[in-house]
Amino acid sequence: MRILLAEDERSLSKAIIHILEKNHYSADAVFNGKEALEYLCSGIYDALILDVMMPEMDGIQVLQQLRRDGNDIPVLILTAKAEVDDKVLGLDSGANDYLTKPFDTKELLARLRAMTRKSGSHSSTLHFGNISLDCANFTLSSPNGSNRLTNKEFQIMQILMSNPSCIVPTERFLEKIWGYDSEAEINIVWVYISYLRKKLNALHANIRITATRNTGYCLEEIL
Amino acid sequence: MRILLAEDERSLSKAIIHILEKNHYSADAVFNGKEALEYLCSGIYDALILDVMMPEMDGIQVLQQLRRDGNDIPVLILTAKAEVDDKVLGLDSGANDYLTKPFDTKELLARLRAMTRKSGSHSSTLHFGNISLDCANFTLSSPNGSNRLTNKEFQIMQILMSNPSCIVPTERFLEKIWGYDSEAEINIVWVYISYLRKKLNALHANIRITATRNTGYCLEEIL
DNA sequence: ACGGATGTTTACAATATGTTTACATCTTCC
DNA sequence: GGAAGATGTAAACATATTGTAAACATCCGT
Repeated sequence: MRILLAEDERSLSKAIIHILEKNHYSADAVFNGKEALEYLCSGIYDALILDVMMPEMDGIQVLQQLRRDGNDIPVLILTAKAEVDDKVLGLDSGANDYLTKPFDTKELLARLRAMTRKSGSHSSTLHFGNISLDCANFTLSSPNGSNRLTNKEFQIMQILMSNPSCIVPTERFLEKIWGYDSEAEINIVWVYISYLRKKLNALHANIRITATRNTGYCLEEIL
Repeated sequence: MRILLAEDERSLSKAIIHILEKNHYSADAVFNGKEALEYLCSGIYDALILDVMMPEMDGIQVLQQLRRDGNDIPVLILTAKAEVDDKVLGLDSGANDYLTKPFDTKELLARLRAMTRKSGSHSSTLHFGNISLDCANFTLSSPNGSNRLTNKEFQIMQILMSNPSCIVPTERFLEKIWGYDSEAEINIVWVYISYLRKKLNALHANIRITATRNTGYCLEEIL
């Protein structure tokens, strides 16, 4: 679960990041509204914690822009102001929840969990061709058997099966799975694609992963 | 199984928490209605025991708010009033059960079990493979014998047997059993899984607990 | 057809993760 | 107050997952 924190006050930001990581979230920090929007368009975040008072672009503006773009990521507004008006404005602008400083760590975590529970635990089964991917069990199955995937294998397969017959840019895998600022080489995606192909073969899948040079990978049916 | 108790009378609250923990539940106490709603939004509780007479916000108001929010957590109303009117109001507001003080410990536990067992099931015993878990006696049995589990062992096994063949995230055990503000290391889950495996072996179980790295544990049948 | 760029696959080593045991501490029950 | 049991910590051990590197294959422009 990857959280983006937009908070301009460095010391508070550092403290929150620390809390989040201690509680098993992956978290990135940005320090103004513009940066926040840039980071968010990567699409890799599961929730946004957003300070209202920020330079460049305030939190409410960020939120309004986000929702205008059709992005429905859960947003938790964070602010020193306790006034009702702000609360109303925040929620009306499309925030999912609202927390006033100073806040209790426990409450922050509880609200985060509540926000992300709906979208996060949305475990289901994806189907394509004679293959299905059980997202609760990380298991790939066909009429010929099943195979439990490792974490990275699963994440790649999930992205592919969510976008069947679409070319997914290789970069997208890196961003989504390894994170925006990870050191990982592009090579690693190739390696995992290779692992997946091997497993698909073993299951006599009638789908395959094809590469498009200089672009990305695509899951397609074999006819 | 994690219970939230909302009861403003400290000594009674302490007594009930003690009873619950002694009976292999994990429990948190809050002392007014507002706190109760805040804690509940974390979504980690399996049942709520709710006193009617409380400061800030009384039990009936809490219950009505909960149901308005679409939360269908089982609620046991607790009150000194024995009048029929209150009983009707409580049940009409969406309570699952009703208990008048002073109450019998055994009855409280029985009602809790009835509320929290899987819908449709008539007994408080979970079955999977050749193993059954008696949730009233905390006993694990197979055709080859039986074994009383300790508090933590029982709670882990209960979660696993309620979700057979599903991967339960290791974090989930921590959240549910130790609480999300606990200092406990993830390590502790590993240790108890190890204890359970030993006991399952001793019973010649045809089920086993498998680990999925980076994810969680799964109870599966050995074929 | 050649050479460089891109992709594929395998082998391997490092690491994070999980397993088990032993032990210290704390509680409970006579 | 002592014995038995429950709990959590730490350390030694085991191993799957991960990423790197290197050898091999294929594509593409010239």
